[in-house]
Amino acid sequence: MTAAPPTVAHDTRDRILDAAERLFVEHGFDGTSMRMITGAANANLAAVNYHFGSKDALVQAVFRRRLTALNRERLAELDRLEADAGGAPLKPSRIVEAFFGTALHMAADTEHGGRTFMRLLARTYNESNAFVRQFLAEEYAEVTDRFLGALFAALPEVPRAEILWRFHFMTGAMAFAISGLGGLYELADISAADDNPQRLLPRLMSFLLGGLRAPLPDAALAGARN
Amino acid sequence: MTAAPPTVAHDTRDRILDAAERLFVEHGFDGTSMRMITGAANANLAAVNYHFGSKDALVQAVFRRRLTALNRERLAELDRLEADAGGAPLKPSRIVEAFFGTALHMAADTEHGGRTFMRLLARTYNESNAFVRQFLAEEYAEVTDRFLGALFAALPEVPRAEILWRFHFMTGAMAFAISGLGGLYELADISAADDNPQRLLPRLMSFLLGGLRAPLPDAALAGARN
DNA sequence: GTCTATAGACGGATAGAC
DNA sequence: GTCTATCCGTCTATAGAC
Repeated sequence: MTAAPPTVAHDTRDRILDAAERLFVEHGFDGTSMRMITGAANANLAAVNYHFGSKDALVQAVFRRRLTALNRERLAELDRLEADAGGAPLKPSRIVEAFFGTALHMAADTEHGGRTFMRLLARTYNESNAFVRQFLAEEYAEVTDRFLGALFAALPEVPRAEILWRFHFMTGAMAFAISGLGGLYELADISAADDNPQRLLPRLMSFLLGGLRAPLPDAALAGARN
Repeated sequence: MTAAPPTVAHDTRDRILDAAERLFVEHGFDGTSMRMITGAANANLAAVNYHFGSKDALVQAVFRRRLTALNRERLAELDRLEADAGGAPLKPSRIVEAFFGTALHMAADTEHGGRTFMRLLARTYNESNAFVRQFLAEEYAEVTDRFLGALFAALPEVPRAEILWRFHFMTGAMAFAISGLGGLYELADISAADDNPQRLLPRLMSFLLGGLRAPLPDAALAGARN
């Protein structure tokens, strides 16, 4: 089901990263042994420690390889939006597209392993493994800061707590969008699946914007402080 | 951070279930050993195998203990809605409330461990551990079938594929709602958190309904077949 | 039902030859 | 850089005394 990268990397280091990425999606971090990884990568057991130092360091390397680029792209998109606007507040829909669109764009790339990685990322969002959480929080700090700030500025009349929660809800919807429909619907009588990845982005985007623009709950209006 | 049930269960079996539930949330299934569980439960290492047979069976018991009741409540709510409507199509908002409201209601219960369990469930949604997935798919089969059917009937003009995806997106938003704001926002400069659990349900509900009612993406209208 | 002790498999990591 | 061999810790599960 999970497609491996079509071209096998020549470099041992890259083969290990590819294999680890794929196996982590399927079995989680703790469920994937170094023997499984090196076996799938056609590498020696000792190669992981030689190239990365430890299993934990390998996990970090798997994330860093793609996450840094993704977040840089997100920030670049936001920079471009802000430059085009020239000081005026941005359209919320553009902000949402810049954040979630880039992620889904990477998730649509089955050729270079982007899809596998984004499934791993979606899975990891919910895991609370101590050091992975810490690591992701650091990798995301600037991005969440910038994007939340942009949303606060774009929606000055909406309480910040509401924006924060809706951003969180949107992230959850995106995570499930990337994970795909498999799993809980397997046994349900569903023939209308249609998991064409081309359609996923517009599907998700209209849902997210509908949620973001929804009327505020009464309590939020009553208790608004900022 | 994670509150233990205030009253310690007398029964060894229940103490094991409580401890396992809590530790699974924090460390995942593979990251939680039977020694950790029995240690936290003040029980002997051999007690898990005596009472449940195996670790896998314990995992299933943890889910079954609460999930069966949750899904029964969901189906009862849907039955009630359908009885009240007397054959007429239901309001989508009522269907959404019956499914997601019950879950959040259980998640708000910090007294009897409901909150801990729902966090575990939210975390597990994204995990693809083979036998847990299979088990959950079976537990959910009837519920997803009934609720999706109700939504299809309530929104006959919307392509079924769109409804299915939006239900999936809503589930993702709910999972993140239950997981809370911790994690990725820890390092962001956020003082506007406000994680009052009383406000979570209306917050999530207006977001979900906004997403469900959002205009359909163009591709869905063009390619609509049912 | 509860306990100790242990079997037997597997985990990550490393030393040292090539 | 790659490999074999191995250390040592932890895992689940179970046998058998109480």
